[in-house]
Amino acid sequence: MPEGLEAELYRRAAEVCVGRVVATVDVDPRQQLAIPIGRELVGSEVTGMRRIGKLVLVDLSMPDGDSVVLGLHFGMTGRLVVDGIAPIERLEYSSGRDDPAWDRLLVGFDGVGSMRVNDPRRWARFTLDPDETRFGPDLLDHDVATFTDALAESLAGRRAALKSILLDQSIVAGLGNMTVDEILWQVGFSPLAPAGQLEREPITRLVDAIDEHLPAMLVRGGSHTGVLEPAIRSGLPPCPRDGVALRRDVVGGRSTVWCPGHQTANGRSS
DNA sequence: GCCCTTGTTACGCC
DNA sequence: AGGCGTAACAAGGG
Repeated sequence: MPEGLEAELYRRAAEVCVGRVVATVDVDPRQQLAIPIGRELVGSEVTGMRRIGKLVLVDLSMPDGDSVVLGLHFGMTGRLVVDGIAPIERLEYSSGRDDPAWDRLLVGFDGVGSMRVNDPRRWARFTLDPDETRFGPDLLDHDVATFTDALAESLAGRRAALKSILLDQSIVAGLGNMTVDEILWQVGFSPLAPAGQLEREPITRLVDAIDEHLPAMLVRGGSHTGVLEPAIRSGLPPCPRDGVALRRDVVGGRSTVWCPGHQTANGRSS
């Protein structure tokens, strides 16, 4: 499903739209929180394509010179299709079909080209000038030292499960259920460990794991291209690292797969 | 026809 | 007050 990695793949695909002028905007009328995006965007020029966490931000310059930002959040099953090409063909947990009836936002450009969000379950959300300050450091785009400091500050004193904290977009923007499970498996921390228990050195190892594995998964095509997710395609096999039976628990209200053998409270085997 | 899937948010409890 | 856990919600697929 679209986590930060997928949003980055969408953003890159949508960059070809920079410089184009919006000719038509159609929004699913049943879009919840439907905002009056539409006519007033017609005539605006796309000046940038940014991303914060799971949110893709389309910078628009209006004919009168005003700027507006269109925020695209893809929910669990939203796919971006640019000029008829989907950067991610088959989304985990979603249908592989591209039914025009599922188009929730369709932007046509002057001359040629289009950008649309196709979402069977209607969980995608579109906003104008979304609050960009509510996010923590981005999962991919951050300075290592600053990120480590911010994470240490965010985790300090927290008693909630490490996984719950890492899923909080105001702490790290863009991590989702799959990427958190993968990172914790890679670095060897229990998802259930109280977050505040991590000391400085384990936090630096967590940051190292994020910086090593997420860019690699991005290159491979997204949040399902780690070790853990492919391994659990059919049931719960032994842990690919140490052969201990993987567990499935609910942590932070989310289905969580982890290895009680090598994932411990401080990342050190006992 | 029930139950699964996830990100976000609302809400009650401590 | 605010951290924390839980549940509700979107809706199609199995």
